[in-house]
Amino acid sequence: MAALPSGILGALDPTSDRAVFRQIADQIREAIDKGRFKEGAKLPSESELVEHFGVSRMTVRNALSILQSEGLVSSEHGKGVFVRPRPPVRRLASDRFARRHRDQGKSAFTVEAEAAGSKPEVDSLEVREEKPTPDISARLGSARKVLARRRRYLLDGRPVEFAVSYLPLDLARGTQIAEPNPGPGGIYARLAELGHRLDHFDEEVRARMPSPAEVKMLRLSSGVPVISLIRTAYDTEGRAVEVCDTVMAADAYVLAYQLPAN
Amino acid sequence: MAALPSGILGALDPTSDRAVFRQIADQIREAIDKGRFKEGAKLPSESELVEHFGVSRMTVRNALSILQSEGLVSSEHGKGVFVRPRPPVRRLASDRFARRHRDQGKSAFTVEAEAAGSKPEVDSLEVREEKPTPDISARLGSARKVLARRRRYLLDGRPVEFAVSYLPLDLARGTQIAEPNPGPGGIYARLAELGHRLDHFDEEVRARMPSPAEVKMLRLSSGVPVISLIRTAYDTEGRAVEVCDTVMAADAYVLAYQLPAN
DNA sequence: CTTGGCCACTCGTCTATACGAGTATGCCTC
DNA sequence: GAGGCATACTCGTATAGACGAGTGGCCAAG
Repeated sequence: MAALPSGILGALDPTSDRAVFRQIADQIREAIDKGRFKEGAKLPSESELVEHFGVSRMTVRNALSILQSEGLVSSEHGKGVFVRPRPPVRRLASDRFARRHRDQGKSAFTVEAEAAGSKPEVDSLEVREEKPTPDISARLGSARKVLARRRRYLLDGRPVEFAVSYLPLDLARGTQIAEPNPGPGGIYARLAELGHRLDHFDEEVRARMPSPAEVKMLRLSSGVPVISLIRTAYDTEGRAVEVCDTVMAADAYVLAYQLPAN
Repeated sequence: MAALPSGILGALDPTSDRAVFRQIADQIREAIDKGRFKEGAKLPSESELVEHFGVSRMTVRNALSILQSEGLVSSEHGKGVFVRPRPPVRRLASDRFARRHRDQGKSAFTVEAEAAGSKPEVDSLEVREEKPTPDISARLGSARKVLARRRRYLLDGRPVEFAVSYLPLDLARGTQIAEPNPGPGGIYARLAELGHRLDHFDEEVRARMPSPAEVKMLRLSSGVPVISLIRTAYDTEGRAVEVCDTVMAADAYVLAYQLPAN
């Protein structure tokens, strides 16, 4: 069975002290890097690799699991193992919350996505009052209760981002901010109407591997990290009026910042 | 013989259709999250887990490899499997290249690290002329040849960051920028002396899993992503005078940006 | 032509076993 | 006491086999 995968893959070096499964992973990685397997292409099946390299199946699976954890390939039950295609990335410019972008009726996400030719969706919208974690509370100037707005963003049906905004309850309660649809211009426009003119944002960027819940929520394939972005919005009085905690699929985003040099 | 690990870990649910090795990973993950295993603590050995859960060793190893790829634990040959301690993170402020930080003799990295009480080192310094990749060339206004300055940064002996600066060769050749030690204030001070007053920086932030070379270079344990930061520096004429390509161990960094809201 | 089922192929899970290699400990010898 | 060795533990690597489950194509029955 199993026609040989042809000369795309090299041979093992028995004299090397590098573990066999690592050598196999190296071979396949190199073949992918050099374009001998293209994006989305199917790798030889496990049994073909077993035959080609003359090792046991677990050894081959071990090799493949390395590549999977590197985010290079992903396996599909019943079909095969495929070179992971790079999805188009969404570029987040640092000025996307500038006032001039805020007059139209649509959210920044919607406008940007449509400009890029993708179909945006917002999902699992949930607004409720909560007791904040100590961290969120501290960022909001020791707020005791907050309004939490949760939502998930999708691009062409693929979930790419999950965000929770926290606002001090005394500020948001009873306003349109507490409604699922905060109205044209989003919550920043409403904050402005309430007399909170925005002054600046602080953003903290981290990267890490996702929790199982995040894997599920963002349908992440293995080997894809997440970017965690925590943004705090301050008004001209210096009060923190919103903290937004965002988790993004790292393979879907590039964050772009412009910084003055002085 | 392995004494039982005590009641820290629960039991499996044979009726569940969740794979046994996932259930074991869930149990251990939960125990870590709830603090029943503390940072740096040793988990029960594989053979103890085999006994506790009544499964084969491969199943236990499978479970542990999940936790490892999540960055939760790391194994040490001959010793055991340990809850991965969170190293202290270095905070990169968006004003770290502001002119006012540039007058002393030391580099930004050194000053910051010493202020935080860590011992900074710079390593594998290498300066040479190169033909740039198409991407770098494009960022530098189609430069045909560039000066590349490579270096690795360590904190208390741990490598945390690897950076390459590219400068157009016509600008840097023969200046102190082409020397291993660029002098007080670093290359930005030298650029200023050459009449290139810095105007602003563009930064692009990405996150992904490291390549094997990066794992080696940054001594990354598995399950730790990298942050890739590409910074382009522009002078007041609008010319790109430097591109800096940085790869950081994601568990060692928080990037902080401050953005105006107008 | 359509439908249903069989079958061949894929990867997923699990067992049992074996040996190698790194680490720590304690004992024994010098 | 110091050094070195034996040993018992740890995880690392690899084999061989078994069965389960998802996918898709072929073919025969309707």
